[in-house]
Amino acid sequence: MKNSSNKRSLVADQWHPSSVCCDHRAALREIAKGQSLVTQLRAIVLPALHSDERCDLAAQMLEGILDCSRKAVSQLQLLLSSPHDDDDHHHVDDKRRVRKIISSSDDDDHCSSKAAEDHNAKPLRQHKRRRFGDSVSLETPVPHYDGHQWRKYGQKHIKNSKHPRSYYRCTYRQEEKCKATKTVQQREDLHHANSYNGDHPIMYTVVYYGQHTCCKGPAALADDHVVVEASQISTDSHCQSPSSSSDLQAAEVHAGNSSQCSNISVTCSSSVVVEDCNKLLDMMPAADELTADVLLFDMTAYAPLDLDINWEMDINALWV
DNA sequence: TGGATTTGACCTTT
DNA sequence: AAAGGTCAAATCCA
Repeated sequence: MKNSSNKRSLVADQWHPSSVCCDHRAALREIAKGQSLVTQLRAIVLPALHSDERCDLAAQMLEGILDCSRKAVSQLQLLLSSPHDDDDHHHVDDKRRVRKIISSSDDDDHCSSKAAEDHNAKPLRQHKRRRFGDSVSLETPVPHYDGHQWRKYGQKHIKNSKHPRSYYRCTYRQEEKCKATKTVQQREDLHHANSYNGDHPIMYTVVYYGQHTCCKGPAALADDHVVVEASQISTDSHCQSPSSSSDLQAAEVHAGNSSQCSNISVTCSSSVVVEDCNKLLDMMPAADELTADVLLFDMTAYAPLDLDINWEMDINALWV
């Protein structure tokens, strides 16, 4: 408690002399987490409801909750926006901000002037180093449980790291020009992770870059049909085995088995459409297995929704 | 057969 | 030059 209060005062000093401002940001973060939880809940509950009427009602209620929180966020952002707007991005490195402006302008052009000069060049590749300023970093045992569909496009071994880093982009990158990406890497040390009386779940560091601009987010999925991955039931004949050759996802299966949680991932890169709601319920862990820690992990497994806020944890949680 | 994943090469940044 | 991010051909799989 003492540490947290010290940290809070430090942050207040950095951002704004007013601690009230800082509290608003904390409130924004909490609301964003709440939105994530509701989105998660919706993805689980809606397919379990057979009745269309109940399903519609539940969908409306959940959407109402999300709407309320969105309005709350708007109000808080109004309070935060005035005289010190330029302080909002203080934690983003200035050089990176400049690059962001430059690179974002040619994101859609696909061709830099350098490439234009090279008439014999192969089709230009876009290789841009990521910007931490745009990122949200989370630690979770369920790295794919974030309500969006991702397609893996690369994997790299990272220096001084046992586990490779996997690169994902939004499945709807092309059709909807959604530029959201994320990286997933298994953590090596669990000493800082929460534990269940010493039984450590495998933790992953997930870093989200950019925001989803596609219309196939959690809401759309819940309204349409819910896509669910059940990593623990990968042997089920109805289910597509989650990428047998991916050590990352194999590790995820392991995580699901070892931690009594994370049995269900929604809208993962390897997914299966659940047509039988009872089956989905069978896949779910018993309620009494959901410990507080599990809830905490699942909560933080979500990227924030489309909130135009800067998460303080971006910088603090970045793990190199 | 088409979509998803793997993986080595290529490119950018530091 | 090394490290990290992305591309795209090869491969896998339902």
